[in-house]
Amino acid sequence: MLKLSKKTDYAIILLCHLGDMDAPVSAQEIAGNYQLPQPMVANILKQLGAAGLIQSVRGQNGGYVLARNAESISLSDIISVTDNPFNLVECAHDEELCKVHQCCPTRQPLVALHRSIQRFMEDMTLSTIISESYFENPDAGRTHHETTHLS
Amino acid sequence: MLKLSKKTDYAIILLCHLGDMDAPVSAQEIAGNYQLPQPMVANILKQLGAAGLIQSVRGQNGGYVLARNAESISLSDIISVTDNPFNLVECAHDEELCKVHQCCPTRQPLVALHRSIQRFMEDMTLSTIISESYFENPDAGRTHHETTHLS
DNA sequence: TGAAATAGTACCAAAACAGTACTATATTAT
DNA sequence: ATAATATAGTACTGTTTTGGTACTATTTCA
Repeated sequence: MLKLSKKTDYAIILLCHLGDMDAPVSAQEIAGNYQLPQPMVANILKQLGAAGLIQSVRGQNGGYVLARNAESISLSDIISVTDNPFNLVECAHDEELCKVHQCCPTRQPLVALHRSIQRFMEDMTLSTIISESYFENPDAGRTHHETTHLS
Repeated sequence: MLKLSKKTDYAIILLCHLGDMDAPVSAQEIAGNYQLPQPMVANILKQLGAAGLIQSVRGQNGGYVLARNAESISLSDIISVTDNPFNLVECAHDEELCKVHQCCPTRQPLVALHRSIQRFMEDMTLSTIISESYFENPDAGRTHHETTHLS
């Protein structure tokens, strides 16, 4: 359906939060802060940790911190952890027919689109996301939400 | 998972085929030609017809033809029929927290990515796809398939 | 009038997604 | 020491989406 998973959506939020903090932040703290399901947050943080994007500090007062600076973490890095390897189409139509017909109309344009998206995601760093992140004032918040909804 | 559905993949193939033909082409004919499941092809053609991208000719010797010229059909048109309204994320994290925290870090970058993809899809017309469609020679076909796989 | 085509739905199985649960281990405060 | 608070790892589950099928009705032509 050409959409990002919630895991990715959450991951971006989590990483932005960590990018703003110095001391380790726990899963519980973030989940409470953003009212996200705690087990989900914990799982995503585990995955981001395993992928090397963040570093874990175990034990009481533990939590997570960014493993590298925010400039060196790209949207592509994040998505590749939380959204499986990015693959616009997996050359779905049967290979046999391609050979038979010697024509694969989808390949060219979709490769181009794929590369375009890939490039965007590689160029978009966490630090950019953080610096561009949108601060809305509480009163305008609701209406703004309704008008600028992604679609 | 940020990928296109097979329906979209198929739809592009079908429309490319119709774009190359003058006389109406039946679902069965296309399905046989590309070795795609016939009922699927029929369903997609029905949808494309209902959306006004192609025109149906009923009865024996019937089939489908493009309803407009290939220049005026964009990838965006196709995807909006076969892949639901394109929505990168549906502002998934709970709205309440946005108001609480007055910070929605995902919105800005994802809106940008969304627009970038949207624009690409609007600029990419069926005629472009057809003219750029890749013709491979039968011998080189197999290896080519393995090396240039989207990923 | 029968064959071949679309029109319109409704259905179903398998996969992916979103979220939960549980056990083990590490660290720190008391 | 030990209880509390973390992460680590993994397995599980309900719901939605996807990919594909099936069936009935209607249209058109030979």
